[in-house]
Parts: sequence; C-alpha cells; structure tokens
Amino acid sequence: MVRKKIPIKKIVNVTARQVTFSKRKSGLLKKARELSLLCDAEIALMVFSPGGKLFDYASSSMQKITERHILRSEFNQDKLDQLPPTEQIRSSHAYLKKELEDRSREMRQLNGEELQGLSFKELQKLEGRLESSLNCVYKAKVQNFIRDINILTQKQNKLMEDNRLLKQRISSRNEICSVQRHEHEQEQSFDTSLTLGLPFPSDSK
Amino acid sequence: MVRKKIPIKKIVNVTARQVTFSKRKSGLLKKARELSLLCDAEIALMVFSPGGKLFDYASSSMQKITERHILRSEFNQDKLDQLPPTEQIRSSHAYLKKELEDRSREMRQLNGEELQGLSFKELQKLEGRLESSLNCVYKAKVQNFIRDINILTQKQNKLMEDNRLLKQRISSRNEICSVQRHEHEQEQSFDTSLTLGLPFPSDSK
DNA sequence: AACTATTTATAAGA
DNA sequence: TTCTTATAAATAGTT
Repeated sequence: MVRKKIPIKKIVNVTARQVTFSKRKSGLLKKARELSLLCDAEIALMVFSPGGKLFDYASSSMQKITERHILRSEFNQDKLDQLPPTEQIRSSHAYLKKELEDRSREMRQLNGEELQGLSFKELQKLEGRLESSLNCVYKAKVQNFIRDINILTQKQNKLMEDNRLLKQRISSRNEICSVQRHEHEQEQSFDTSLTLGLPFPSDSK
Repeated sequence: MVRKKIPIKKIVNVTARQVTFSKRKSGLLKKARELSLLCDAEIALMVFSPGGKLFDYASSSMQKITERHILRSEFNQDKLDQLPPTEQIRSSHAYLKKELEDRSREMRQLNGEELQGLSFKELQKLEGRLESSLNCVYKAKVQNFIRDINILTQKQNKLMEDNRLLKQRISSRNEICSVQRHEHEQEQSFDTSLTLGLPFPSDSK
C-alpha cells in the first residue's frame, strides 16, 4: 500500500511475502492492542505464519476469550441461558482439554508413575483399585478360557457326530473297517476329557 | 492518529469511544483479512465490544485455529517443529475428542471394565501392566513409610537431646530427681528401637 | 455517514 | 533483518 499499491491477493515472491508478513503482522498486533486499550474491548488475535510459527495477542487471557467466543458462537443466546452454569463450562474447549489432562494424570498414576506426591491414604486407594482391576482381568481370562473351551467342545462334538455318521455309512458297506474306526473314536474322546481337566487349556490337540 | 494525535489509553467520552471502536474494529478486521490473503497466513480474530457484542474473523475455521493455538501453546516450539506434518493435522477438535475417548476406554479397561472384547494376549498384557503398577504402588508406600519413620526418628532424637540437656540442668541442682529422669529416658530408648526394628528402618537411632 | 487534515502503515529499495 | 522514504491507508475531529 505504498510506493506502489499492491493487489490484495497472495504474494507469489517468497521473500517479499515473508517481509510483508512480518511488517503487517506487527501492524495488526499493534492495532489490536490499541483498539483494546482505547475502547476497553476484549480482543484475541492468533496469527500463524505459512511456516507454522505462531504470533498472538490477547487483551486478557486467551483461554477466557476463546471460551467466551465458543459460548457465543455455538449456541444461540436463548439456548445458553437455559443451560445450568456447569453445562456452560462443559461446552467449552477448555473443558475438553482439562478432561484430557486429568485423565492423562490419572492414567499415569494407574501406570505407577508420579506416585511421589500421593499420601498414604491415596496410595492405599490406588492399590485397592489396581488389585480390583487385576481381579477383573483374572476373571476375564477365565471367561476367555471357558468360552474357548466351549467353542472347542462344540466343534469337537460336531466332528464326533460327523465321524459317527461317516462310520455308519462306511460300516453299511464294509464290516471290517467299522471296528477300526470305532477304536479311533474312543481315543479322541479320552483326549478331550484330559484337555478339559487342565487348569488353563487353550485350543486342543 | 489524525486531525490530532490521540494518546493510546481508554477514551473517556462514551460516544467518541463507540465511534472509534466501530472505525478501528473495521480497520482491524480488514487488516486481518488482507494479511491472511497476502501471506497465506492462518488468522483468527475475536473482538468483543464493551457492550459484549462479538465481531470476529477467521481465515479458515475458528475452531480449527483456536485448537491449533491451544495445542501450540501446550507444547514448546522445539517439540512441535520436530513433529512431522501429519502430526500437525492432529491439532483438530476431532483429534482432541478421539484422544479423550481412547484414554477413557483405556482407563475403563485399567479399571477392570469392558474386558469382554479383549483377546487372551491383550488380557495378558493388561495383567502385566496392572501388576507392574501395583508393584510401583507398593514401592511408593515403602518410600512413604521410610520418610515418615525418618521424620519421627529425627523428632525423637531431638526430644531425647532436649531431655538430656534438661536433666543435666536439673541434676546440677537436685541429686534425687536425676535418678528418676534417668529411668524415664531408658523407657524412651526402648520404644525407639522397637520402631526402628520394623522391616523398613531408616538412618539411625 | 461523509469529509478531510493528519497520522500511520507500509512497499520498495538500500 | 532493519532502515529509509515515498506514498497509500487509516482515522480523529468535524459537519
């Protein structure tokens, strides 16, 4: 806007663009500060350079202003007035952020980190919680095994039934083979009962 | 900045302030738009008038920019520069939400809930993690005990020393009392050694 | 809102 | 980047 007026569209020359960015960014920040001061306005300004660098200004706290903005823009005013105050806070991004932070810390403690600051009582509580969780995991493992065994047993029963039918068909044509097949079936049954008797069997033999 | 230069401080005259706010606000928004266009910068600007009215501008989406800002202010610059571009994309609301969901689920599993869907391998892993955490909690409790015992021991040592000095002063005036105090001291010493005899002693008696 | 006299911002050059 | 400077843009006070 000086020695020569420039059109307001992307400056193609990279260095020229960088220079202009630097200058105008400063000017913009200055204007924002001035407006805030002169007129007692609450102002937040965020500028990311093409390179990803951040420059910002907030007349008070950036978080406060962005929250105010979110509340203002997401809901219409009526809707917002209907919400209880706690819900208003929830609707803000800060709430989401805080939740994540809290949960991260809690998880670190559940992972056994950051335990230095905890009191004996808190440690006892954490211990009880972990033991209870471990117990649930043990139970889940047992359920897991039981489910696997049931599935295997069902499969086996089906196979045994199939075998039986096949043998019937064969025996109706060949008397000698029938006896051999019968012996084989008995072996399988014996193995199955052994598998089910183990403390933690998995998927058969 | 014109007919007469004005100082950059709150304009007391209300109407003058309103007029200036309106003019400068327009100018600021225009400058923000121009900078964004000219230099391909991502810009968010929020302006609240003293009356609470909102005026804003965002080169892309306000939410996207504010989230980018939040994530940026959480990390230090070095850390973020190290991140690959795909990581920068994560700085969206969806990312934050997803993180929170993932962490919530993980935590529920650490609490022993929602274990039905897990495979045996996953359960084993969770079990190991919980056991390791429990171990950390046990250790933290031990540290807690040791610290408490140290504090108590120090206090006790100080009290014993005080007693000794007091007895000295008394014995120099009264021979009979001296004997009685001596017996009392022995009782204290005995208690102390009992305390320090616990499985986790500290540093002296 | 419009008008201008000035101040400010800034493009180009150094 | 910074400074200089000529000129465009913004705007305080007025109408």
